[in-house]
Amino acid sequence: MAWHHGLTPGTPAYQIASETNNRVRVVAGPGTGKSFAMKRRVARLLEEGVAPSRILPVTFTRVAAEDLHRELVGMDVPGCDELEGTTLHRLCLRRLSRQAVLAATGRHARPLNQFEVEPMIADLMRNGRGKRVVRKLQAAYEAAWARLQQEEPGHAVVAEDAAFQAELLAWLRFHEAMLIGEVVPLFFDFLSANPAANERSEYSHILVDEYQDLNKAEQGVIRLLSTTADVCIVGDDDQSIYSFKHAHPDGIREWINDNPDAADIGLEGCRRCPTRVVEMARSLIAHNGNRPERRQLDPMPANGVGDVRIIQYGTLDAEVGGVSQLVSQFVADGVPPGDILVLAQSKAVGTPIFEAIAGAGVAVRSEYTEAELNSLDAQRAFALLKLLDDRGDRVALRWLVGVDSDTWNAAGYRRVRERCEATGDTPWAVLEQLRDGILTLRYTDNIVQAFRDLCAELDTLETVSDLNTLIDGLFPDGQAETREIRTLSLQVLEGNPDINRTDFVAELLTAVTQPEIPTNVDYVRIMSLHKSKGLSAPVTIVCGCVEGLLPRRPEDGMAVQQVAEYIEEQRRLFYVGITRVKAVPGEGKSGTLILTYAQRMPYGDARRAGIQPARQDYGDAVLLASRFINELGPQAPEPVRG
DNA sequence: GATCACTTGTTCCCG
DNA sequence: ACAAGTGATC
Repeated sequence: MAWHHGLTPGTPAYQIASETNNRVRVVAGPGTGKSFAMKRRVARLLEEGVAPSRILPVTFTRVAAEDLHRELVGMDVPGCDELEGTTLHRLCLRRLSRQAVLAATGRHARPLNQFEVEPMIADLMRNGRGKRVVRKLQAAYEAAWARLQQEEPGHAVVAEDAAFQAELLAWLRFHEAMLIGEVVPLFFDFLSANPAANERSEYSHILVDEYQDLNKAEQGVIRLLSTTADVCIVGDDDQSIYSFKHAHPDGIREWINDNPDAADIGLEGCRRCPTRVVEMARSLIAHNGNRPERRQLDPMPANGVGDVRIIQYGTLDAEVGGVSQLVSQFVADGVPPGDILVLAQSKAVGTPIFEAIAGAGVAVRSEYTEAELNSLDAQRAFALLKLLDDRGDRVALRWLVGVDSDTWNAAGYRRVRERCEATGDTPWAVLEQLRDGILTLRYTDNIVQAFRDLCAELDTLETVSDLNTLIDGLFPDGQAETREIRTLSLQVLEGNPDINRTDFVAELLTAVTQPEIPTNVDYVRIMSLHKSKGLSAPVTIVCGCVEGLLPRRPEDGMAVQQVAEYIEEQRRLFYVGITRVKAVPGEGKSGTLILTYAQRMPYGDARRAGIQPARQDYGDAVLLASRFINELGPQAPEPVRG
């Protein structure tokens, strides 16, 4: 199929696909077909004979990368199988693993999992620093990198912070690892310091989707990769919701100032949503004051008006029951469960709704239920697997010799590490010497005992040769804590039965750390508004639309300006949420959007969910309807009592 | 003197 | 879940 199949010349979508300006920006609202047009642009490049290895399509998630690939395969585009569609994080990690890059940076491309950070924190809790302080300092270190503050003139580091950073860096170097937040910035630094590196000119065409969610470091990598490449960025500042990873809507807004000769293309027609939802979304987003003037999102009359309801319940319990009942009714009326998306901004709302829907016998999955590696047993098994594969994995070793101690055996480990640094031995070697009595160090009894147990476990696992048995040993059938990771392991194995152990560990790691939210499912999905990005569903229910949750309460101590920006981002989040609803008139799906909220909930639950209730009544917090409900404009239906 | 395991008072979770 | 304080142990 040709790249322009179904595209009309002269339309913006056609222009996006065909534009030959070496800089293209597309800013367009939800459901306007940005990603679709970008896919067609990739198809055109491939059909024109650009080598797949010279094209870099950057997507926000792995699922989006697979979507792109599927689309190109479906169009039978030449060379689409060699196309390396990827997320920026994965690209940087792969590049950092290259031998030459490794030599230049002196850092190992071994990112720390969330749970592997724990012993690092314990090791850094010295010199009067508690756990909270260490976490805060670590966050500040990663934030500075993400914002490329080292590039900002006049940026100074406080002495205590500098001391901490030196210790942190020493820990990471000793353990041959890096923080997840360092991956992109380190690659940026490499590119920046090595203008002659091959990595700078590897691509002739770079295409970036969801550009508004890139932070400074990520934008910097794109910039440095694009000196000799054509660049096409696609996004929507109104959907910028990732300030917690330091992305800012100004990134895509100001890109045009740095690239004044770029082609700047917009798409206005919202092909996804029913017209009433489009009107409401327009009204809502117009309340953002810091928003530059731009063309509005246009409703497409062919989509129909849609079914929109706003329901207030007396209590959270009633809201939970009401939503569960609505879902059951939809399913009974023949709506496929996979067509229903429930969005909730808090676990306190999402989890009871999940339980109620599951209790009603409807297939449902919650993104709030614990992830694969949340249980200690799963973490332990995972660390063992890593160490089994590579005895030189210092992070896994550090984790395993500390996990059974409240203090992570930090004191004993410090003696071990000091010894390593004095002699040049590896931690494994020093622990072996201690175990065999060749060496004695004070305060290492606990850690050596842990090491002894660990060796015994590894020896047992080492006798197992096939992966199925290994999985049974690590994640036993029927053990609740490791059920998720067992399922995932078996999936990995099923997809690739002849895989070797090293590749299996790598695949499992990817599956665990970058979980996918599949697009085609046969169950009701419950998730946060953030996770719903990139998804759409004929029935979308946004729950818990109350002040304190949506918008979430700004943190204490925020300046007036910061609060204003925070509320604007929360508004964008709601905007993203309500525009998930999809009308498919051809299939008789008109598109249903339901917004719900409760008048009261138990005071303690409210506090835990982050709400600071204005009023309290007999142990209940009195909740206020989200301010955003009133901002949906005259097209919004009257809220009704549930 | 440093470290560990155990207690008893504050604080804070989100993506 | 964390900080801070206690006596017992290395």
